Amino acid sequence: MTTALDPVPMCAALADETRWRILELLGEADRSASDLAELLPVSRQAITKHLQQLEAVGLVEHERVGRAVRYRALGAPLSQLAGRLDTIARGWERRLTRLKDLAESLTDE
Amino acid sequence: MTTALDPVPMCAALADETRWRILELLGEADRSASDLAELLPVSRQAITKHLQQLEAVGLVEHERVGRAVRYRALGAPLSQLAGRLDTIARGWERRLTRLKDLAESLTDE
DNA sequence: GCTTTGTGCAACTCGTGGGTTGCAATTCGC
DNA sequence: GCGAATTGCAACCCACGAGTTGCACAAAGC
Repeated sequence: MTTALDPVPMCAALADETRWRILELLGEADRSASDLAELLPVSRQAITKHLQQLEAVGLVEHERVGRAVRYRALGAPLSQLAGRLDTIARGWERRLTRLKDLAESLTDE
Repeated sequence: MTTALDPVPMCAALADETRWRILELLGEADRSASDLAELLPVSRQAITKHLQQLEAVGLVEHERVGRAVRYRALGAPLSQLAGRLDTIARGWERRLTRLKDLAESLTDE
């Protein structure tokens, strides 16, 4: 099993506009922090911090190529999070439909 | 169509441990802010703020019952978010498998 | 070897978000 | 109608996160 990790850290990583922009760009192609800094209106150091956060929750991985460090977006952990969220959501919804059905069975008869 | 809302605000709402505790409790039963304050180690006012945030992104709805205000967790918007995240994730993963296949086709032959 | 290009690390500012307390307003029980 | 319970609103504290600048370090290019 995959240790059912806490959704909070990954959600926190996904709760920032700049990091989504980064992820979007890394979903298209591998890029370095410097590349990203040219494409986005923030400093390279800010980008680096974001990349570290993204990597800490597994949404990104890096590969050293000479003096450059290339990053890429990883879909698997995001899919895993999506699965967990959907499971939770269905649990809540199941309860609501149960309540609704109960209410109807009381008024119908 | 359902206007493909921005995932950032909802992820931000989900990026807090206390809000998850609240959601968990509201997934079990309808409860008021006061009820939640008794079950969690934070003040009622803090709970109220969290509930407002959760409601602002559609994860929760409220219903006035006399002097009490009861809240409940809504699964549908969370499922919708999960769907969006999974779609994005699959996009990234598709690109990675394409690259891997390409690399193999270059080394195999 | 020396310059250039790219990365890593540290200190600092600033805004916002989670939390608190205090008090006014509303509604139920009797 | 009055007291008790709940909710609503406002001001305030504090920590953390996003961003910056500055400088040291490493690896190519010529």
